[in-house]
Amino acid sequence: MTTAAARDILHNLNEDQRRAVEAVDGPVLIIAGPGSGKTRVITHRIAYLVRTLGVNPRRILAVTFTNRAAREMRSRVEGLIGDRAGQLTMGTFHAFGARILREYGEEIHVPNDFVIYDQDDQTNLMRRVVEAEGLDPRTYRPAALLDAVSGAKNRMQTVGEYASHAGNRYERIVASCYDRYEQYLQAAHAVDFDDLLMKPVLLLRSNVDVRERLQNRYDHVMVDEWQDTNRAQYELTSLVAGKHQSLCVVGDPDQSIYAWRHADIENILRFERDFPETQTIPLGRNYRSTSTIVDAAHALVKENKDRKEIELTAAKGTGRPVIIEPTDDEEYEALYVAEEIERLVADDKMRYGDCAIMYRTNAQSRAFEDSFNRAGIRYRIIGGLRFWERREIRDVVAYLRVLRNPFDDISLLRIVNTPTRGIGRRTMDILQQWAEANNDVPLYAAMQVAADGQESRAPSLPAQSIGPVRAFVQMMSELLEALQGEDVLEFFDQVLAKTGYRDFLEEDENAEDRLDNVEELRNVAAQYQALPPGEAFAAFLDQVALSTDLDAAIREEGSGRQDAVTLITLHQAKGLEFPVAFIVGCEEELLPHIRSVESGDPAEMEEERRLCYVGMTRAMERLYMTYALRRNMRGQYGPRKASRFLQSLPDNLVKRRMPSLSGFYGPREPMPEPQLDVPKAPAPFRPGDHVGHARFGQGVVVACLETPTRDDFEVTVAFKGQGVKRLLAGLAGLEKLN
DNA sequence: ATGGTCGTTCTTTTT
DNA sequence: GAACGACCAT
Ligand SMILES: Nc1ncnc2c1ncn2[C@@H]1O[C@H](COP(=O)(O)OP(=O)(O)OP(=O)(O)O)[C@@H](O)[C@H]1O
Repeated sequence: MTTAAARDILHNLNEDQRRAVEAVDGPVLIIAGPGSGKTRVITHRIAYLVRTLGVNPRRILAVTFTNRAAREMRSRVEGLIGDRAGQLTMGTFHAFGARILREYGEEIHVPNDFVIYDQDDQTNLMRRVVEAEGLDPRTYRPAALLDAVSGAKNRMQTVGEYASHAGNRYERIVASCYDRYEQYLQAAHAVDFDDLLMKPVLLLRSNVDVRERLQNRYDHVMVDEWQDTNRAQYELTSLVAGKHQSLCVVGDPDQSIYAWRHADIENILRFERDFPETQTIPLGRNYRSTSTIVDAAHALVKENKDRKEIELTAAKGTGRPVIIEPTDDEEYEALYVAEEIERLVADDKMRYGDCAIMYRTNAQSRAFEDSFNRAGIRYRIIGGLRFWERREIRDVVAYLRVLRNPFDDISLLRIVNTPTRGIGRRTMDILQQWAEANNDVPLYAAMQVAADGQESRAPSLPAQSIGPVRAFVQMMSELLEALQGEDVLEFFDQVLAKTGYRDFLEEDENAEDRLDNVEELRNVAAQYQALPPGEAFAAFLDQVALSTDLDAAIREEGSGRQDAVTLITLHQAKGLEFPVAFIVGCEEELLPHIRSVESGDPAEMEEERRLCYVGMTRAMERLYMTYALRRNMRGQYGPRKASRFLQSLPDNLVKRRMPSLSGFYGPREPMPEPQLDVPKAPAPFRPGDHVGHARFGQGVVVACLETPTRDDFEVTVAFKGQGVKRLLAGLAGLEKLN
């Protein structure tokens, strides 16, 4: 490797960053604030290892928090080392765990045809557990039990260990649900998301052979977002990196926002304790944001009691003040943002793609979608109703899963009567009971026996059900036969046709969208055509389970990035950056979320504050924080209060617009109807314009909105000494002043 | 027994 | 605004 290349790699780094990149021999811990180049250190460290030290990229493991981050990192590294970036092992802990289980799972009795159960499958399974345990699902909510079980797994507690620590009645109940839940998973040849971490750790703990193989495969290990790892992830990391100890983890305790998912901030201290050789390297310069943004964010986060100060100074200048903008309701909030974006694009040379809208809950995106559609602004939503969460996708995937793994009762129950084919609740109950009484065989086996009807102790179904069951079993076995010979795509099409699912979708009122989605899924399947059919299916189904952002993956690989505004939750925005950021819904009981307010747990409130901090520090140049004075929450309008977090921001760094109560006490005004095809007339006034009026004198335009009929503009003007008035531009005779 | 409809309830964040 | 449970018509 040329020395020029080495200089290249180190050239774009400051002294501390360079030190972190070059310290490749022992464990390195980088604790530093936002925008200080932690991720950059990882990418450059990889490049340095490969280009300067000649390390084989296959021997490098880099773990990121999301699939999105992994894709992003890979493309960054590609920019530094070229095609060989493709040989790196790069992905989430869960994806890495799944890989280990596919390869070595049988060593700990994970069957090689296992499927991965996601959130939804897990909840369904736990529902059945609760039912079987004879518990009331109202008192013992499946989601709560699942959370407890997930917590146990993330702390590496097996059923036995959890049970022996159970101190009260509730925990003993959790223990027995955990126990049964595990049995059901095993019977279904399934693992849940947490198993993807826990089982590989159990495997590596107990099996020296596999452990050494993995340790020898990866000479260098790097982990991003270390502050949000849990115990199982910690142990997985230390087991894999245990031999060479060329390990580099980076994180920021102020950006820890996943404690609710059992992330353990102690992992930072634990690292220094367990790896005594650790070099801890701080990075103190923020290259991302203006000093105003850095200081405002710091003013917020320093309110947290449970926190150590981290040095961080901005490399950039002051920039603009943070804009705090109250709006009437969520529709006006969205309208304000749309207009502000248009203004930034028109006047400040920003592009749509430079802008991001960040919110606490996915439900908030809707108002912005509507508003952007109306204004003709292109946008893309990250997360939200995820691709694989859509009903048609889950249904098709369930068919494929059952065909691959007939033990998968949860998927079978999902599709057995979709489309309806006369196999209802009662029939499945009978089959279920029969299956339990017969050695817990899978439901599908029970159906086969019932359809066959030969065996004397076959399940006794009502006469009208036997026909449908027989037809279903017949159809499935024909498909199973087809699975042997055909390639992935042919099989995919067969499934849609034979099960009648395609016809079923065509009846749907959203047929077009749904069929489109299925078509996209088919495109994903197409990527696996090159693999041998058996393997192709496993790989395809794994990807479906693991890439929670499949749609993003499709879009980014496909047509390339559009110049579009990004809509994203605060959680998902972690690690990203945008020239212009809007944090919307900065209201009490939304940010901080009502759950954290009501719990009264200071730790939860501090996590909400960190979440807001993460959001603020995504902004490079411009930061807006908006809130609504009232908001439609599940059908009802309620008054809202500005978030306490806004009060922490020093006045010299922000520009607060005072709440102007246009129509606040009156009935809610309808928003203009969407009229997509009508070009927008240029607004005669912009917010901020100075205007004169014959009777009210001079004033400043607050807002200028097209009327619902689109034939005039309603101008809201704050007049000196006269208060705020709303006038029709066509009638009021407003005069623009300079 | 099934399948559709209506009313009730609960509502974060994600791998 | 969705998702589940109860109820009713077939
Ligand atoms: N030495 C440097 N010189 C110039 N720009 C830099 C330097 N280091 C980092 N940057 C830039 O600063 C921005 C933030 O870097 P990076 O995303 O690596 O920070 P980070 O510490 O991972 O942030 P966060 O914790 O918020 O995710 C990026 O745009 C990066 O290109």
